[in-house]
Amino acid sequence: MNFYQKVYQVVKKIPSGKVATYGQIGSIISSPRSAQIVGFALRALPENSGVPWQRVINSEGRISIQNLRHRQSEQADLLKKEGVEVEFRDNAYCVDLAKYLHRFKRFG
DNA sequence: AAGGTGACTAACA
DNA sequence: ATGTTAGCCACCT
Repeated sequence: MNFYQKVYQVVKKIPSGKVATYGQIGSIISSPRSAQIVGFALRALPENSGVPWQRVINSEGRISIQNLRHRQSEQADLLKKEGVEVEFRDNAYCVDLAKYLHRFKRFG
């Protein structure tokens, strides 16, 4: 199982209605400095992978997707559909991490 | 096989 | 507070 596969495994564990950060995912798979690699893994995801990539946001609680295939507004809509409050502020979509960050068993 | 590329982050200025 | 920089490291040439 390569790094990307590990990332997908962890992302799949994020329950609907919750979010996680790139750095958090990296920490879970014992690679706390590879947050950016986590982003690569999600970018490499095919269209209908079954991996809830929309639940992964950056450490500031903002949506940082920069993929031509999807837009930030699309990720925001998906999260709203799952019950996550997303607020558009300062030209970016924001989520309250204190409220919606998922706590993994091995993290926090 | 060596170097470039970033859906990141924390540290600076 | 806001913008920039330098580490970061699995993948892809």
